[in-house]
Amino acid sequence: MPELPEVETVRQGLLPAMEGEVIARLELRRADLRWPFPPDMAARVSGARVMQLRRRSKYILADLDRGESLLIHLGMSGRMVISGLAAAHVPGQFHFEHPAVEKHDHVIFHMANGARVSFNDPRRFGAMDLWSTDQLATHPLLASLGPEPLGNSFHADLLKARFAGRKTPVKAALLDQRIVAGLGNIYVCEALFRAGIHPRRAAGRIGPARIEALTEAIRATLQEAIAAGGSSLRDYRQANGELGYFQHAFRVYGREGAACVSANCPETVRRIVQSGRSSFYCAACQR
DNA sequence: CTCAGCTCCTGCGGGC
DNA sequence: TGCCCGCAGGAGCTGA
Repeated sequence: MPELPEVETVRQGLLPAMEGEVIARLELRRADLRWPFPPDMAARVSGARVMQLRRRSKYILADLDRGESLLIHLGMSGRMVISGLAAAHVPGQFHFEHPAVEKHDHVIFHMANGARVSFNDPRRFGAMDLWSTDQLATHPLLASLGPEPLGNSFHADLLKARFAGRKTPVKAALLDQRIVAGLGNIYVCEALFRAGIHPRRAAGRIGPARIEALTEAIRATLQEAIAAGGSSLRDYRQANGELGYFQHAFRVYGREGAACVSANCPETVRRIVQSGRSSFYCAACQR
């Protein structure tokens, strides 16, 4: 599912179609996703130029030239499909012809440059909102987010402080977007495996050296996934509409019963359920 | 404050 | 072939 690396990949895929470009018309094919769209969203966006396309955690932020920013969250099953961008722009990457509007195409960006960007989201856990660019940090969905795991403010001391005294399993703590932003179920499992930490271990009972290792594991896991073009599950596609996006190999996620990838480890990957979600781990490598 | 559990939604795969 | 059920999960919400 779209976690930080997938959202970053989508953002990068959208750049040629959207950044610096004018949204000639925003077409809303329903009135809400997870929440109702803000009043007059189509009118407030139509005709605006996207000055910058940024990412914060799992949110894509489009700063418009009218003082407002569009927030986009892909939820679980949201994807962006680009068509109609001049082939010369990015050779061979995009459908040139506009395909028929598909089921679950809820929002369509008709770009002045001829491109069409469709937001397709079967499960409708996604969201869109408009907010003053100057006040973006106060947006309810952004205000309490923790640091970007790939940014300078994310380091072992911060994680130590936020884990201190907490009895909650480290798995749940890392999924808590207030502690660190952008991780989801897949990359938490992967980072814990890399760091050799059991998903059930209490967050407050991880030693300093192991927190250091966890910090590095989180960074490495995310960086590799971004480099690989993000990774995802079956109903997800790259921003350019191409399939074949989910080639990324996970070490534990989704590998229940398969051999642990560590050299000479005799264990098989196990699956447990923590707060309703699957955790995959190796009982020998993770303590 | 912390934490576990529930909820939204649809598509898919397994079992019969 | 069709139906039912469980599962996938981001993140807000509720209640203990």
